Amino acid sequence: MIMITIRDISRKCGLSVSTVSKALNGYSDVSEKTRNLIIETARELGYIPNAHARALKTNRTYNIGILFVDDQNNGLTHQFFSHVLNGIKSEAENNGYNITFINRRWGAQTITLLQNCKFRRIEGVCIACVEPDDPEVQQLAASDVPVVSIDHIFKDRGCVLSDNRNDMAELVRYVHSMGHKKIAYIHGTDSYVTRQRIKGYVETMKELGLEVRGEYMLESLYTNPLTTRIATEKLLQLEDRPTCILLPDDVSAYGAVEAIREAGLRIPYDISIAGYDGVLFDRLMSPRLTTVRQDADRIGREAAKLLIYNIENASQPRMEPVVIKGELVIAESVGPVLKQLVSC
Amino acid sequence: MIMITIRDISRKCGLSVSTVSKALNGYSDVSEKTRNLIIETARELGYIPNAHARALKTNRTYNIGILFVDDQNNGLTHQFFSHVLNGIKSEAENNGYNITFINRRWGAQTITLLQNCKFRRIEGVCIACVEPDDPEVQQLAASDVPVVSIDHIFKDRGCVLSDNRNDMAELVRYVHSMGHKKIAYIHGTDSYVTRQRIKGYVETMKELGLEVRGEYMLESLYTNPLTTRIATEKLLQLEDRPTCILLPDDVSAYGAVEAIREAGLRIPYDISIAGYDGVLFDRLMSPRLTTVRQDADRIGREAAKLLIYNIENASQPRMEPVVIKGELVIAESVGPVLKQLVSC
DNA sequence: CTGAAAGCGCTTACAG
DNA sequence: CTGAAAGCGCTTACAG
Repeated sequence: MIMITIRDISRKCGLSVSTVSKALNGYSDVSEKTRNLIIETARELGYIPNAHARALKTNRTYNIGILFVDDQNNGLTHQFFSHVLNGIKSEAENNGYNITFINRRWGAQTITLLQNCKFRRIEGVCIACVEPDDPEVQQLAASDVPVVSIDHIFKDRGCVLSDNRNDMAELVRYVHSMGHKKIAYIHGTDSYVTRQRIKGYVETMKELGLEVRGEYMLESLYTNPLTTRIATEKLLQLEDRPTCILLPDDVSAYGAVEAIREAGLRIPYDISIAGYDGVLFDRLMSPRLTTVRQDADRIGREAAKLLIYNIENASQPRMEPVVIKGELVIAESVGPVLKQLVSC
Repeated sequence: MIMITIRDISRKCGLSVSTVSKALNGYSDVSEKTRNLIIETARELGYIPNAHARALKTNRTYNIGILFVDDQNNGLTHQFFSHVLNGIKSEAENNGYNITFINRRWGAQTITLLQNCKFRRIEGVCIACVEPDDPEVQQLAASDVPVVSIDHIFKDRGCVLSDNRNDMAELVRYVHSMGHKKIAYIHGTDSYVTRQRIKGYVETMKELGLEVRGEYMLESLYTNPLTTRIATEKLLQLEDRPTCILLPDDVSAYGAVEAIREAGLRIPYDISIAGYDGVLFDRLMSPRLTTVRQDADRIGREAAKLLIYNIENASQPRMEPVVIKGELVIAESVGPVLKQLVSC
């Protein structure tokens, strides 16, 4: 792959490389005539600058790294986060930045995530879907590389958060408004997000004068229908079973549907359920799933915007969380409580 | 972000930069003692090489580009392709390559995809989910940049193909074995993949002595439940309606389910359906969807493997298509045909 | 075994 | 307005 350089242009024009460089970069101290000649010649020759040479000299790469691996190593296949990535990508590209994935490789060797960033002179990293307690992630978050996280708060770092506490509160209030008092919550495994949602659930239950019962709070894995199914089965076997079950997310909601169907119950006549996320899945379920829709694309965009801001204003980065409110999606899976109904 | 260079090491050790470079790169003509001193000092100082300086000198970047945007600009959110990307990513990283997205930006300017590759010295591109007739894609595929495509054949280029023709044939044969003779096919919009599947459908129908009827072949958009729903409605209104409908993919299958339910029919008692792709969705539907599961992760891996091979053996690249067979997933949505049943 | 030199392609003070 | 020079951080023939 033979490449035209600035030197080829300078020779062809009979000018110095400095002048060519200046003309191409739009400096003002080049005569109009010379500039035009140079630009025309560059076009003729099909000149493309070399990003690496430029990076070496200017110390800018315009490369943004993405850290995107979850526990199951399927970050990209997690529906919610692939929308987030989409948002990061478009916003970054609109600002002239490139997206690349951070990894632990340097040729055949294994290096740390931070070392990978430094090696490739990544200008900033978006920490999206990853175990935040991983020592290497911690190290990266504490380093001098600009970092923005999504749905997790690292000390003195920018972040974009979905409004989990309040979105959950809104969902609980809605369910209550439909007459439900025995509201169970199957939540995902422990994380910042999970804690916020639990907070929203517990506080709102109390606020509404509803009892928060331990047996109504179970844990399952996010986006995992199987574990959620098992948790749902437990709830259904309770002496005094809930009239509504809130689930970790829309995908795992399918597990609840299974358990409920197997128990011979109908949604929402015998029992109500609600999901979380609102990324496609809710539209595919039958009956349609009441859920909280998060604007994953927007979350990604805001993260990229904030990261770029912090890269370009490294001396005073923004560290206040950017909170993105979700939207309650009212559908068919939560129905009114029919007082006298004896199910089964 | 202050960085240690090879020069810092050389000064600290009282050695030349050449020697330091050679020791660090494992050349043999450095004494054991010197090498150890250098390596130890490098570690002490926290030396990380500069990938861009190295790229400039060696002309190797180990960067692989991904072209990943479909018509609706939601490449990353397309379930099937996010698994493909996952496969590409892990295989590439295991071989010491980085993944980055190709785009049309150079700072504030818009450039072509090919120019973006050259500018960033991308070593090869994986063309995954993109409109292949786009002139810029064509230009890239015809350029001197190594390229591997997925589910599309570019002239004299490597590619990885799912075995659409035969997988479809197998699906049709299975449906026929369940007693179906009136098998309709709602296919996606025109593409290499679509043509292969139609071929599999048409040829197998003939092979089985079944009539291929024009009114049984409709088009809808991939992964779009709405258009598929409309197509399904048309089929249901036919005088002599099909007993089984094959659909473009699992997501659009939901549109068919809707149409069928609205018509007051039951799957599979009154009518059978089958999807395609087998990426998560099929497991969530009720009744469970009979489909063809494609190993999207493996497709991605093979694509990365082939691309890297072609990068490292540029003089004799492999151009024979790598074909990945799918797997028939037998579930509940295709039932036996009950001869005497008069529905509705 | 070690080092001086050239050079990858570019940018940017500085001199004229 | 134009150009010579230095240098970004590295690698690699080549000489000693």
